[in-house]
This record gives sequence, C-alpha cells and structure tokens, in this order.
Amino acid sequence: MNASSSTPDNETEDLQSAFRYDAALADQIEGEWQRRWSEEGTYEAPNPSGPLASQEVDARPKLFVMDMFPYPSGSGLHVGHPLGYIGTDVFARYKRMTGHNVLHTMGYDAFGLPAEEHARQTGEHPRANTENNIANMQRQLDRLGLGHDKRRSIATTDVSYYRWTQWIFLQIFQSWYDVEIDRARPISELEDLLAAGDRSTSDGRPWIEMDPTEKRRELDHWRLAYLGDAPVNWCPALGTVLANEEVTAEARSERGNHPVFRRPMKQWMMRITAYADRLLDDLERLDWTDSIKTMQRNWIGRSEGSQISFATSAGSKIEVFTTRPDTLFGTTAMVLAPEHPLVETLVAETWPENTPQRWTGGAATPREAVENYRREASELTDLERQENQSKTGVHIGAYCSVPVNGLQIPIFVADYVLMGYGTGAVMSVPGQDQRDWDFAKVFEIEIIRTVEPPSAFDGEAYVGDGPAINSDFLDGLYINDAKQAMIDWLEREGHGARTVTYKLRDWLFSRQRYWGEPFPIVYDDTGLALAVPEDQLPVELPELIDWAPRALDEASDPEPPLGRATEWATATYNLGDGDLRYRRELNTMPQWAGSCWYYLRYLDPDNEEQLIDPLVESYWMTDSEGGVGGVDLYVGGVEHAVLHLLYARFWHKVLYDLGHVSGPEPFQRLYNQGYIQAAAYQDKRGVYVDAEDVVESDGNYFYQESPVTRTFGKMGKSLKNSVTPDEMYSAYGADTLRLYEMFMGPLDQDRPWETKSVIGSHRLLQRVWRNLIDESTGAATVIDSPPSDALQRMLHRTIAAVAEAMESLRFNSAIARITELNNELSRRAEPVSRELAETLILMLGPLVPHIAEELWKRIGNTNSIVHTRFPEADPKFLLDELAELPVQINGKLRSRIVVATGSHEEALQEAALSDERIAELLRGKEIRKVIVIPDKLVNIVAS
RNA sequence: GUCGGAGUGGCGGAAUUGGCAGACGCGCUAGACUAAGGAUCUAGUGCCCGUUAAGGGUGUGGGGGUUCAAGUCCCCCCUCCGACACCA
Repeated sequence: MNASSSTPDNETEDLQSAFRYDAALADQIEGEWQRRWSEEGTYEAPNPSGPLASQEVDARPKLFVMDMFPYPSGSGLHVGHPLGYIGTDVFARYKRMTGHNVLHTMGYDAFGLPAEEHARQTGEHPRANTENNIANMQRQLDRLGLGHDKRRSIATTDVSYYRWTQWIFLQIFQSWYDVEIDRARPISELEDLLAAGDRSTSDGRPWIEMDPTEKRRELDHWRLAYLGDAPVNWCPALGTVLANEEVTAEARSERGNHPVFRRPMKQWMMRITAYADRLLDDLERLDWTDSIKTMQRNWIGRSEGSQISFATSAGSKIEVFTTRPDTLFGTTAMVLAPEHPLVETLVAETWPENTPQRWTGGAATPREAVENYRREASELTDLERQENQSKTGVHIGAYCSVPVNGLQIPIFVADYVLMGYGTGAVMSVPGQDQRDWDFAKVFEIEIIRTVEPPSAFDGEAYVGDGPAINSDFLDGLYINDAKQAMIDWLEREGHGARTVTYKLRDWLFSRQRYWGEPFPIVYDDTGLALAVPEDQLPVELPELIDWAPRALDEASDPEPPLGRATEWATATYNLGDGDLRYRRELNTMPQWAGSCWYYLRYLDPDNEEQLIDPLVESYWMTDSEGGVGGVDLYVGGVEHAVLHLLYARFWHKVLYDLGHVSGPEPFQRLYNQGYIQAAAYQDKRGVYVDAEDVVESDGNYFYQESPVTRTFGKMGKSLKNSVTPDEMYSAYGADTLRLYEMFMGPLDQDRPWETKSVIGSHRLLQRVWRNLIDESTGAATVIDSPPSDALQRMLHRTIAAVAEAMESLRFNSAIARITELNNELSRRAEPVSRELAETLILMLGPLVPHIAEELWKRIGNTNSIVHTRFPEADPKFLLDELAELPVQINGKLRSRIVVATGSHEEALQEAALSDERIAELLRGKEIRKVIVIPDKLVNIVAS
C-alpha cells in the first residue's frame, strides 16, 4: 500500500500540502463525521407512534430499505462482504435527500451451527463467541459510514427477540388451514366447526364421540405446525437432522459436506404446502427478477394432471398421478417405487407362466426378486442412482388393468420412480415419455404411440403435440382437448379425478442442536404437545456446560443436546388443571426461523406488549402506490432464492391470515447483488500462493520468480486472495473504498476485485477536493459569482443523469457523470462557483458522505447534507440552442453540421446537403432519399 | 438434459424508443514537475492502412435476416456463468 504522503521522504511536500486529501486526512474526516452523526442521531427514522415516534407526525413518504442480515462470522470481513450494504446505503442516502423517511438498519442472524462448531473446538460458550463476533463485525461496518438507525438493530439470539419468534411459532401451532376460505384460522374456530358438525374429522368419526385425548389428537392433525413421523436427514457428523433443502443431491450436508442418512423420527413440521398456490400466485405481484421467481416456481413445482386408479387382481387399487391422462391408451406397464407400500401386498408367490427371464432379475420367486432389488437400490447413493441413467427394475409377478380398455399390464418396481413425488407409482407410457421408453426397451415392453408424431420425426418417445391415435374416443384430438376428454371420462366412470401435485414438501422445522430457539412446547402423559402460555414466554435456553453435540457415528440415532439439561427438561405450568410437571420439547428451531420475521422487529424493536404495533406496521409495510406492500427494497445474495425467501413469505402469509400484518407479502422489491471475485494464483503443484505477492509481467504471473496460473474465485482464506476493508481504509480511507465498490460495475453483477484500480476512485476525490479547497491552507476557494452558461448547462445535464442513475441503482454511471463534470472543472483550472460546488457536493453525498459533509462545511455550511435536498435539474438548462448533428451517407458517418435545436426537417436537409464535405462526396451521385430525424441525425441514401 | 442470465478495446464497464459504439476508470505511451517517482499534473490511446497529417477501411461471440440505419429487433449456432436435475 502506498499512500502518497506516508513515506517520511516527502514531508516537505506534506508541509506545502497539509490539506491534501490523502488517507490520513480521510481518516480524520471520517472519524469526526461518524462521531457527529452518532451524537446527533442523524439516521434515526421516526415511527408514527410508540417510543421511536418523533414529536410531530412525519409527513415525508416512507421508504424501507433492507439488507439480508449477515451471520456474524468470526473470521472478519473482506472487501466483498459490504458490497450490498454500501449499495443500500447509497440508495437510502439518495432517497433521504429526495425527501423520504428512510428506514435502514442492520441486524445479525446469530443462531446456527458455526458458533456451536467453534464452541466444540475452543470450549467458548456460543453466546460469548457470538457476541464477540457481532461486536467485531459491527466495528468493521461502522468504519464504512453506513447510515443505519442503530436503535433498531437486533440479533436473533437476543432473548427479547426470540421470545417473539417463539410467539409466532405458537400462532402457527394454534392455527389450521381452512381450504374452503383459503386462509389460516385459529384452531379454536376449527374446534367449534367440528363440534357443530360443519367440518368432518380426519377419520370421519363424530367429534362428540371422541374422548379428550382423541380430540386433542384430532386437532393436532390439522395444525400448521405439527409433529410428523417422516423420514428425516440424519447427519451424524453435525449431530443434527437437516431439512431437505440443506442436503445436496449427493446426500451430503450443504454445510461441511458430511454424509447424511435417512432415519424415521418424530419431527416438527410446518405445513407450508397449504400455501403452495398462494406462494406461487403472489409471485406475480412482486418486483423480483424473473430468475428468482422461476427458481421459486420450480421449487414449488406445481403440476396439473389427474389421479387414476388401476385395479389389481389382489383387490387393492394402485393410484397413479399423471400429467398426461390423454396417453392412457398407451399404458403398457405399471411401475412402482421400490419403497411403495403396496408392493408387499401385491407381490406374487410364484412367477406367472411365460414370465420373461429378464423380468425376474434371476430370482426364483417374485418376493425374492423384489427383496434383492430393494436391497441393491438402497445400497446405491443418490449420486450413483443419478449417474446410472440406464433403467433397472423387476417384475413383481402381478398385473393390473388399464381402466379405459381393460388391458392387463405387468407391475414392476424400479428406482427411476421416486416415492417422494406424486403417488410413487407411474403408469408407463413408452410412446410419449422417454424414461418409460428407455424402461420398455430394457424389458421389451410393448410400445403404443398415442400421439401421431410429425412425419419427419425420427426420435424415440414423442412428447410434442399432435392428434391422438390408437386411443378410441380420443382419436384426432390434440393433447389439451384429449386430456379434458379423458379426465371427463375418468370422473364419470369413477376411475380418477383431476388433481394437482407439488414438489414442495412440508418444512422440517426441528434441529437437534443447542444454539437455536427452544420450542415453546411441553408434553404431558399423553405424549401430545401443549403450548406454553404466551405470558410465560420466553422459554429461555438453559446455560448448558455440556452443550456440544456428541461425536456420533453412522449407526447412532438423533439426540438433542438439550436432553442433557436435566433440570430444564421438565417444567411446571398451569395449563388449566393447576400446576403440573411437563416434559419440555428438546429440539430447537432451525436457523431460518429467526430470519423469517426480522424485518418486522426492525420496525418496532422495543415492543414487549405485542409482536408489532399495527400503526407502525401499516406505516412501514403499506405501499402508497397500491403495490403489494412490504419492504420497499430488499438487497441480498441470490443464494437465498428459495429457502429464506420462501419461508419468510410463508410466515408472513400466516401472520397476514391471522391479522397481525396488513399485507400478504414481506418483500415488495428484491434485488440480488453480485459478488466480488478476486484473482487467485496456483503454483505448479496446484497450491494457492498469496495473491498479494504475485507480480505480473507481459501477461504472465510470477510468485517469487516462479510462474503461477491465475483463476478467479470467491475471496477467502482458502484461495489466499482476501483483501480486507482495513487495508483499504489505511491506504485510501472509507470513502474511496465505497466509491470504488460502487464504480466497479452495476450492483447486480459479479465483478473482479482489482486493488490497483482503487487508486482511480481515490484520484477522483482528490481532484474534487483540490478543485474546491486550497491544499496548503485548507480554505475553500469557491467564489460567489454564478457559473458560466456553458458550465450551467453541463451541471444540469449531470444532475439529470445522476438522479436517474441513482434511482435505478446504476451507481457506476452516476459516478461516471460526476467525474466528467469534475474533469471539466479541473480542465478550467479556475475558482469554482459556490452554486456549482454545492450541487457537486450534494451529488457526491450519497456515495461518499464523509468527504461530502466536510466539503459542505468548508465552503461555509453548518447543517449536515444528509437531509438536504438532492439537486434538481432545471429543464431550461437541459436544451442547448445549438446542436451538432451527424450526417451520414448510406448509414456511414461523413460529416457533422451545427444547427439550431428544434430545426425543421427541410432546414436540416438543406444544411446537410450544403455541407462542404457532403457536397463533395455526393458529387456525381444520385440522391435517392434523405432521412431526417430532427435533433438526432441526417442520413442521405445515394448511389 | 431442462430452465434462467450473459458474451462490447489489454482489463472493469458505458450506450433512453433501433439513430455519432467504446462514456467513465484502470493499464499503457509521451511530456511536465522532481535528487527521485510506484506521488501529482497535462496530452494521447479499439484494430488495420496512411512517414506525421488529412483521410480511408474495419469493428459489439459466429452465421443469416428485417431496416435508410442494428450492440439493441427476428431466426440458427457457439461459448461461459448460475439453478434444477429420472418430478411421471
């Protein structure tokens, strides 16, 4: 790092330029202004009521700008981390200056595995570790000069915060989804409906015949948060169960890449599937990128089709789900997932006569074949199953009949059919489905095409549209009509019905961890869950000594660490029958829980009486322009495209149904910032070397004289390519770092970090400073006379461009325009008009607040620029009287003419044709046509 | 494989509705200041031809098309990045 004045040798020059804008001066200015902002509460945004309200009602329009809050990592920040935070800060500052009441703050998503992993290694309690990390990270962020309302900051680990996380859990626990009115309702209302017979119970028994325990079990059946007995993803290395979303396709944990095993276990589940359609439909009302919307749509995975029953000789019917009921006449086999429950009852004792050898898997009986196949399938990892795309399976010796034509078709088990989707059973139609085609080829199953392929078609299964063939009453119909006709027939004949299925599963909500929110749930002797009363919240985490997960092997079973807090594990509550002892729920909530609602707590951070004051909620969360409402701008990485954003939307919708929030969506506009990448260098052995010490020569890279190869990747320890904000502060100051990060490119794009380029942003600030300040005295050099007409025009064009760029988050363009203006001032090398100087400073304000405040003060102002109006372009300066227009011949630029703006076509044509060069070039040519676009160009077509 | 997104100088990137491609910055070249410059300032800088110059040609991943005019619109192809992945 070479700050110009930091070497002792140029002290002489330093004395001459004691007020040159360098790292030392920047550091001093930044410290002073950060102190003043903090003392004056400059960034505090008033609420309409409650403790954070200001004296008078704030008439400004509100704007809620938010970053995805970080996990407070122990390793500290590198320059890639704050990119989004700087972006939102610039936008928030710009909006403050255009008269908005801007809420911008920051919190910490502080529960989670890393603190426990760290604790396991060091013995430091997760809370102590977490608090240290938060303090450290806060210090690093403060140094950037982010304009946050500190009063509103929270950490999900604060007891006063997770008390309300627990409260929300109870709301969900005590609700059910009424499909008739399509929203969640309190469970007490269901009780009334069941008692009145307006809803039938899950097994059809009358409510009044149930004993109290049966009634509780019945209600539990309906709850939005319920105990499910599904197979879970048990990760022994992490000592916890994981959600499907936290497990990779290779059956490993997303965090740490440890093996994950399937285990059946009683787990808390959230009925997010009840909201599948609303989560899908409301996407259309959101200002999010199409790619994120598409990812959510794919994740929800809604598909319409029909359920069809196939009768078997054994009596049980096989239900399949298909999106192509129109192809039913082409069904030539039935394929079940290996885990399908009906396999047991359907499997035949002996092979039927004439069973082809290849169907038997070489086994003596169908049962043996199925058992062998199941064993082989279970020994494959998901990855192997995926790589092995050739179809395998065995016949189970039984047949079922195709309802529409009575055809007897063989039943198979095969692992290409997944138990987790649809009904775990597939009607195999090789003519119209490539997977079925592949399967049919292996087992020599008959192929009947039911859609006529185009004559040129030479593929295998044909999935395109076309007229139905070989399909009796469907013949000639195209796919859509054929589907309708078939579904009508199935419904009329009682063989099936129109249905919808989803890929989305219910959300597995418990973790066998210490460092998470305890459930506000206890159990009595029935083993059924009971809510801890709201007025008994929070259920605080016990201070465990032995909190670390046990080292566990593959054969182990899930075991929550809270079970070791023996005193805490039971509790006395009065739940209506007097004080009784209850067993506590020992699982904790997943990290997603705390991030599902933090935006609401920012709004009313000190409320102990209710989740949020409705007045405050509707003030910040309602869109005055009639949009769906919610956070006005939410900025974060694309990695949360499905999980966090789907969970938070789900919780918000539940709160909306129950009347706790005023709108259906939490985040109106979502913006995904890109990532900062950095060059990383590997030597011959492939070992990463310190990027800082690599030198370039003629496009090749060397580390200690030896050639190294360059790649780009995420900044971090493993690639040895981190650059810390602290290094940038000491070389240039925080404003330069902010400016550089914003100048590198559009906010939503990944961009490579280049330390050598940072100097460019520093130079801009130095030149601005020099244009307004005498570097030897520190006094302002501005003069009071107005700027020249030409400068005035340039200034207002700049204002218009900068405002537009700020509005659309194109900060790189805004900076370019400001640079152009400042370059012009440098070129003129004359004292700058105060009017122009003020405008320039205000435009810089959102980007580089410290130096802007300092310049503002030095040219004679006493107020802060934070709430000063952003300059507005005066239209009268935007139009020049004269304009230089290009003149083209046959589309090629040949000359330019200077004409009055607003000149009519004839005048322009004449000016163009009488231009010397043009006349010269046109000599001897025939003018065929002249295109004149006023104020744009003239194009002469000649030959 | 399917679905998204993107390809513009040596590099990061600009370019409203189709209307002067390469703004702005880095780097590079030359010069100024200097004991010195990895500081600062000034000028130049897409590529090719043209001794300088005037000028000309060419140019936004490739190929075709629409148009007076295409980085921008249409068709086909290639490459890279991201997500999902036997979803019936």
